[in-house]
Amino acid sequence: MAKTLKRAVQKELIRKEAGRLFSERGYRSTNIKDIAKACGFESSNIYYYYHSKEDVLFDVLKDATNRVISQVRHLGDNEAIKPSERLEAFMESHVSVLMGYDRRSYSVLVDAALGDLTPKHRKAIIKRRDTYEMVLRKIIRAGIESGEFNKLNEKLVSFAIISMILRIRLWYSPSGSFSPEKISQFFFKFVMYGLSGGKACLDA
Amino acid sequence: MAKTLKRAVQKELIRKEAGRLFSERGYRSTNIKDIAKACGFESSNIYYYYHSKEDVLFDVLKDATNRVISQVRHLGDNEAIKPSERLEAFMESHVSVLMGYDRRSYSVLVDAALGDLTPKHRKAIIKRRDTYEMVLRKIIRAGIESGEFNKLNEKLVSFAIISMILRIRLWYSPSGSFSPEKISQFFFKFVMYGLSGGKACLDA
Amino acid sequence: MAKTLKRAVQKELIRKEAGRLFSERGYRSTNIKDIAKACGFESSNIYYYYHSKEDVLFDVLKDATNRVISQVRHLGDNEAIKPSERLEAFMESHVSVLMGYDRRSYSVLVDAALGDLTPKHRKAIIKRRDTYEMVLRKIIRAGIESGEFNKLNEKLVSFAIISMILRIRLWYSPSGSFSPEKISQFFFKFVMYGLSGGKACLDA
Amino acid sequence: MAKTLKRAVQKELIRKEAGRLFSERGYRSTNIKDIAKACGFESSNIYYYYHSKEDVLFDVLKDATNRVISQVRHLGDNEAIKPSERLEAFMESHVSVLMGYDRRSYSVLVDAALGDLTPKHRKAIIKRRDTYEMVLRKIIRAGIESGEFNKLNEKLVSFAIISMILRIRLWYSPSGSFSPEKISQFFFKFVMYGLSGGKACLDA
DNA sequence: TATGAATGAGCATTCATTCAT
DNA sequence: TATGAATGAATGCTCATTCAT
Repeated sequence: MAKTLKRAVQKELIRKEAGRLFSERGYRSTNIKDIAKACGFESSNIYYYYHSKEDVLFDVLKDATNRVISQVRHLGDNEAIKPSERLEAFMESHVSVLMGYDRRSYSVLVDAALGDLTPKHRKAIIKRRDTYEMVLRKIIRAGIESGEFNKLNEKLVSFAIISMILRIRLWYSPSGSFSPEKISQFFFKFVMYGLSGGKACLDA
Repeated sequence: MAKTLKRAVQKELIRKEAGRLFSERGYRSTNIKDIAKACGFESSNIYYYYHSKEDVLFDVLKDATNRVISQVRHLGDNEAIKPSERLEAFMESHVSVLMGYDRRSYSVLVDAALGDLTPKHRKAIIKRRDTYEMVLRKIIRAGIESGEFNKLNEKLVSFAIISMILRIRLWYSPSGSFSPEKISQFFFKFVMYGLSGGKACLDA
Repeated sequence: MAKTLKRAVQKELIRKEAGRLFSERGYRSTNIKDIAKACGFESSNIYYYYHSKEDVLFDVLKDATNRVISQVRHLGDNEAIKPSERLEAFMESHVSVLMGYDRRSYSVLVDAALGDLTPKHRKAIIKRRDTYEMVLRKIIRAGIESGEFNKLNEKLVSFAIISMILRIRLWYSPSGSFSPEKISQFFFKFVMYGLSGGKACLDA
Repeated sequence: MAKTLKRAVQKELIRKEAGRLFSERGYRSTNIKDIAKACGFESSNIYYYYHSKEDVLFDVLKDATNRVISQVRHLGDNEAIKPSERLEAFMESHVSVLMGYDRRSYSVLVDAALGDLTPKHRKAIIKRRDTYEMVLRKIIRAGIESGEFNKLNEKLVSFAIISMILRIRLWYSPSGSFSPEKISQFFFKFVMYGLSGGKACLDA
């Protein structure tokens, strides 16, 4: 059991450092030596825990997607809460995850690294990504059905919302003038009312 | 003259093929041999036209940004047209450029490849990107001043709009059910009225 | 400890083989594969020990200059011995080093390879070369001051002596009719009395 | 005839520039493009005049050795002049040639570039070098026979004299404090009387 | 006589991966 | 569990050389 524990701890360490490096520099520009150095050991030791570099990437993405999904899953079907409030929670969760602990590893997942995965692994990650997007679509659909939202193509809308949030990491700096909460609130309102929609002017 | 022409034609060819490959596989995953093969000659011949692989990337990005900017520049200050109409034109131009000839090379520009440029080159491309974004901000500002748009942070709004359009390339397929025009119209309305803004329900 | 030892042994091996090849063919004409093959391993393994080919060259020159200097340093200021005797010892040491173990690597140092070093590295080697030449100049100066030598420009004389010895490697063959000792004795007398100086005729 | 003239002029130009570059950077570090650029035309044009880069080197060395030999040949057998005076003339000629017009191209010849020649070409250049050295040996021998010089090994002495002069190029600068004449006079006296030989003290 | 274009061999260097210890 | 050493494939780039014009 001590053995298993150590193994889990070390893999967690590798995931964390690899995730950070992958998202900072990209998968191709990060080498195994860098990851190992960040972990405090030699590169050959990585292979005691993972079969290959791609295997590390897969584990990083799998772990990140799992966390992200578990945070929002409950929002999909919770009919006790109004769709708009669920949307707000979803967006806040998404933004805070991107800015917080997993910010770096999760952001990789999105677009860039998929092409570096084995077909099998790619499939698995895309499935998770779809699961995640499906939660948002459900919320949108519920809003449309309840009349709270206009009748819009839910696929395109979901896509637009996720796109706009994902790219935040390109300019967000923790020391800047916007807090994650402010950012997610701003985007939520913008998504709700657009540039010229009714109530937006009241709250801006 | 024929000589200069050939050189220009070949560089154009390299730009085109390199741009395509860079955006399909990423800069790091594309090698010079692939580019050359796509052009129909040997890899060493690339160096007759460019100093380095990075130099090819820079030329691809420079060319793409130049085209894109020239398409929208006139929209920034044209006070004869209503801001919302200017915004619609801007978005349509942006979408069509992403879907059309330069779709692949331009999309590279945005996020991924900047880190692979020389500091000097990166600066030059970022300057162009800023020029482009500034056009959108001007339009937003004009709309706010004219009262057509709500009072929103123009920086965040511009960013959101560009983000949502850029990521279209991830799922857009020319053979799919949406034409570029439909897509840009959809996004324009979404940007104008959001999920629940007033007039959106009438047109959806 | 065994680990550190192996590394030191391998670097010594590389220095030896690289030094030999550099002086036989020149730095530019020697490639990393040749060095590695001479060492009995693959070329990529060189980079486990050195950053670059230039780094190997620098280490070769640094090591050779260090040995050479340590052999003659004590002659510079030893006032217990007559300058002419110190000169004889200096020349013998110089010749034997050129003919002996380090013959090949040291001879590189002198003129040819400096231009292939990094400015920083070049500076370091030139500094060592100057240290070496300074020993000779001190001997010459002492001889002039003691009246044993004629009043001659010590810089030019030192230079002439070193030049004449360095080029020995071009024709010297261990199987030839001259032993290193004979050669150094001959040159010493020639340096002392020239073609027609007084006592030379007695000993020739 | 005009054609032949142009050809000769162009080859002379190539020899001059190639010789300069070879001796400044070494044969391996000089590329055909550099030579062509220095000549004012494109690299492919070199091949209209020479078969290969090695062929250019050979022509440079052949031309330089021819000039040098023709300058000193008459000194070998001229019994009307005292050996010491012939030696002085030889050394002055050698120094002035190294410092003067051909300084650069000739200096290449000496040691470095031989290894880059075809065996056949190398043989031809070595033959010329030997011819040149033979002149000096004849002078030495004559001096010994006439009793003007001490009985010394003429081969080693010739070699020493040439070595000392050849390396002058490493530190000589036209703007320095020594003129070529001064240098050759200094070395001549040093060669004649050494550090402590009789008459040297009178003239130094 | 000169040039632009293209080629192919070679080279330094990187890097994921393996393996004995 | 961890490391030092070694490998082999890949890659960007250089450069002498060729050839059609």
